[in-house]
Amino acid sequence: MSSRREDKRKRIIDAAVDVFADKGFFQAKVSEIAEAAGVADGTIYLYFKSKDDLLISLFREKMNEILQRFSAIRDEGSPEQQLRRYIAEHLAFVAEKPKLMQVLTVEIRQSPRFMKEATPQAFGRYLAVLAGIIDRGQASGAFRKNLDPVLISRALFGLIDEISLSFVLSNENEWARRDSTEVANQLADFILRGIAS
Amino acid sequence: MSSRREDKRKRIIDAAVDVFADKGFFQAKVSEIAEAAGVADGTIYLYFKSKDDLLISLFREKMNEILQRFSAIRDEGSPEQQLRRYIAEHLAFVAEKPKLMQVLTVEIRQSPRFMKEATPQAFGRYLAVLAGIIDRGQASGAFRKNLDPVLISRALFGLIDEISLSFVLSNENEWARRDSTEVANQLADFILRGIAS
Amino acid sequence: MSSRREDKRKRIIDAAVDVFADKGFFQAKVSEIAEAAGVADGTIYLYFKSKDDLLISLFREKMNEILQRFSAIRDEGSPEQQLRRYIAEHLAFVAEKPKLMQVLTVEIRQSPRFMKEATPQAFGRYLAVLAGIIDRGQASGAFRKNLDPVLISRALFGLIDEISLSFVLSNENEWARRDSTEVANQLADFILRGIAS
Amino acid sequence: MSSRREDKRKRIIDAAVDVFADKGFFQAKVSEIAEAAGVADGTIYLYFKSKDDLLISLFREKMNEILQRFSAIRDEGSPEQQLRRYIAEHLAFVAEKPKLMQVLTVEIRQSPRFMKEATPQAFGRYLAVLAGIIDRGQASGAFRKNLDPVLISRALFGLIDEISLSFVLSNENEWARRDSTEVANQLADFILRGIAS
DNA sequence: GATGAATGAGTCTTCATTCAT
DNA sequence: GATGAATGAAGACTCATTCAT
Repeated sequence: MSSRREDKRKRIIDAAVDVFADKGFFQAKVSEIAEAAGVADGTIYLYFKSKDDLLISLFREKMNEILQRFSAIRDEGSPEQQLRRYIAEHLAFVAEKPKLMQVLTVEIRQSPRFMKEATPQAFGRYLAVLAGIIDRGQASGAFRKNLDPVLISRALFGLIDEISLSFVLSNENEWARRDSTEVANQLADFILRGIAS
Repeated sequence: MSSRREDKRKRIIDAAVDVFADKGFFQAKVSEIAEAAGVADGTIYLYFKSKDDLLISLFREKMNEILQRFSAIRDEGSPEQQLRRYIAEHLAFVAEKPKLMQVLTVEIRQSPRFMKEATPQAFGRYLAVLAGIIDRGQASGAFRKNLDPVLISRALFGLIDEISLSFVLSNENEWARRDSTEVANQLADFILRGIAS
Repeated sequence: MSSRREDKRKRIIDAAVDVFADKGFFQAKVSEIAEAAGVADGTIYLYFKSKDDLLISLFREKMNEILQRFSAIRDEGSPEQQLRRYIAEHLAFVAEKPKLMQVLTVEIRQSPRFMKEATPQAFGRYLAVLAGIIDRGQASGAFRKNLDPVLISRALFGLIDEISLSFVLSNENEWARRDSTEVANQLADFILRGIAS
Repeated sequence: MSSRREDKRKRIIDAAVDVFADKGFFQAKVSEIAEAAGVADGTIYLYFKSKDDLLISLFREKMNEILQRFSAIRDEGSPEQQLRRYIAEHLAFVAEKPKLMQVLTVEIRQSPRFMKEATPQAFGRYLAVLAGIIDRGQASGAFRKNLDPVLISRALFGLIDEISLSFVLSNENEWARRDSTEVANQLADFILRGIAS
C-alpha cells in the first residue's frame, strides 16, 4: 500500500531530523538514523541514494512545507502586519520544532556543497517572502525607499535566524523560557521602526 | 628559539583557517593542513592535542585578536558613532579576511560541542562589546529603553553576521562587489532608527 | 502447467547466461538477472537455492546439452574425421553462442569451489569425448601411441578453448571475423600432424 | 630506508598472490591480505590505490619479471630448441610458483576490466615471445609456412596454459606428481611434429 | 624538536536472501 | 506460485593519531 511506503519514508526523515540535530551531520551515523526510524540500515537506501541525499531531500521537503505556511502571509493585512506575522510565525515555528529548525539552519550549512546544490532555491524562496513584504511596503509608502530590499531582507533574516538559533541551542539560556510572542513583538517593534518611512 | 616555535604554530593556524574555510571542519584532513603549513603531519600534534583542539585554539586566539580591535571602540565617541564604527569594522574585517570570518562564524557552529566548550566565552565577549554600546546608549538616553540589550545585541549580531556570510559565501552575489562602507552605512541607518529613542 | 514452470526456469537460466557473461559472476546482481528474465527477484529462489546454485545448475544443464551434441561424434567416421568434427563443432558452437561459452569456460573458473563441486563431472565427460577419440585413434594405429591420451586430450582442450576464448573476448580481434571453419581446419591440420603416427 | 619500503610492498604483493590464489579475487578480503603480509589494513592503501590496483600492479610487476626470464630464450639455439625451452620454462615456472601462475592466468581473467586495462600489454608481450619463435622458425624453413603465427602462438599458449592450470588446480591430479620435464618433452614432441615443415 | 610511515577503529554502502502479502 | 520491500551481514576504504627514527 502506498501509504505504508510513504509512512516509512516519513519515519526515516523524522528520525534523520532528530539525529542530525543531536549529533550534527558528519557525526550522525546512518545506523543511528535507521535505529531511530525503526528500520534496517539498508532500508534507508531504498528511499535515499546516500546520506547526503537524505539531508538534501529532508531539507527540500521540510522547506517546502514551511514555505506553504509562510506564503499564506502575503495575502492579508498591511505590510507592517505581514512583517509582524512573519516574525511571529518564524519564532513560533522554532519553538514548536526546534530540532527541525536546527537542521534547516545549522546542519545544512556544514558543507558548501549543500549551500550550492540544494539550498539556494528553497532558501531563496524563503527570503523572497520577506523581500516581497518589504517591496510592497516600499511601494505603498509604508516603508522607506532608500533601503535595498534584498539587503534588508537578508539582514532581517539573519536577525531572526540568530535569535532562533539562540533559542535552539541554548537549553538554559537567559531568554529561553520567554514567551516567543513577547520576543517577536520586541523584534518587530525594532525592525518596523528601522524601516518605517 | 621561541620565535621559531611561535612561527610554526602560527603557520599551522593560518593553514587551518584556509583549509577549514575551503573544506569545512569535518572534511578537512589534518594532512592537508600540514601540507598547507609546510610541516609534517605529526608536527601538528606537537602544538595541538587534536584536530578539535586546533579548531578551538584557532577560534580562541583569533577571537582575542579581533576583540582587542573591537574593544577599542568603546573608548571614543557617542553610542551612535560607536555602533556605526562597530558595524563598519565588522564588515571591513570580513572583506579583509573572509576565510577567517567563515571559520569563526560557520565552521565553528558545526558541532554543538564547540558551541558549548569553546565559543561561549569568546563569543560572549564579542557580543558584550555590542551589548555595552547599547547599554551606554540607553543610559545616555540616546537609545530606547524598552528594548532588551541582550536580545537586541544578539539580534544585531545576527543581522551583521548574515550580511557578512553572504559576502563570504557568494562569489558573484549581487552585492558582493559593493563597497562594504556603503553597506555598513545602510545597515547602520536602519539599526539606529530602530533603536533610537 | 508444467510447461509454464519450465518456461520460467529456462528464462532465468538464459538471463543468467547473459548477465554472467557481461558482468562476471561476482559482479552480476541477482536483481539484474531477475529483471533480464522478467521475473521478480524472489522468484529466482523458487527455482534455485542460491546464486551459486544458479551458476552450477546452469553449467550442468547447458553442459549436458552440449555433451549430447558432441557424444554423437563418436559414432561415425575415422578418428581423424572425428577429431576434425570435434574441433569444428566446438568452434561453431562458440560462434553461435559466445556468451554461453564464456560463462562455461571463463566465469565457471572463477571459484575453485565450482571447479571442485560442479564441473569435474561434466567437464570430465566433455574431455572424455576427446580422450575417447584419441584412445580409439591410438588403438587403430592412426595416432601415435607414445602420447598420453589424458595429457593430450587436456592439451587439445586448452588449445581449442584458448582460441574460443579469443573469439569470445575480442570484438575487433584480428581473427575475430574469420570464418570459424577456416580456423578449425588450420587447427585440425596442426593437431593431426602432431598426433599422427 | 628505501629497502624497508620496497620490502613491505613486496610482502604485500606476495601475500596478495597467496590469498588471491586461495580465495579468488572477489572473495579475498583486503584484511586477509594485510594479515598475511603482517601489516595493518590501512598500510595496503599506502602502496596501492585500491584492491583492483593491487591486482593490476601485481600482474604488471610479476609479468615483467617473467618476461625477462623468457625473453632470454630468443637469443640462443634453433627455433625448435627455443620452443622446447619455452615450454620447459613455462612448466617449470608453474611447478615452482603455482599460486603466482594461478593468479596470473585465472584470477586476472575474472573481470573483463582487467583484460582490457592491464593485461593486453603484458600478455601480448608474453605471446609475442612465442610468435617470434614461430616466425623465425617459418623464416628459417624449420616450420611450416601455411600456419598463421598469431593463431598458432595463441593456440600453443592455450595448450601450455591448460596443462599448467591442471597442475595448479589439481592437488591429487593423476599427473600432478609427474616430472614437469617429462610432460614438457611430450608436449614439445607433439607440437614440433605439428608445426614442422 | 621534527618527521611521515604505520596503524586500526570506524562507517557507509551493497546485495543475496527472506517472507508477508 | 509470484512478488518485491525489507533485511542485515559483510567489507573496502579513510584518516586522526602515534611513535620509532
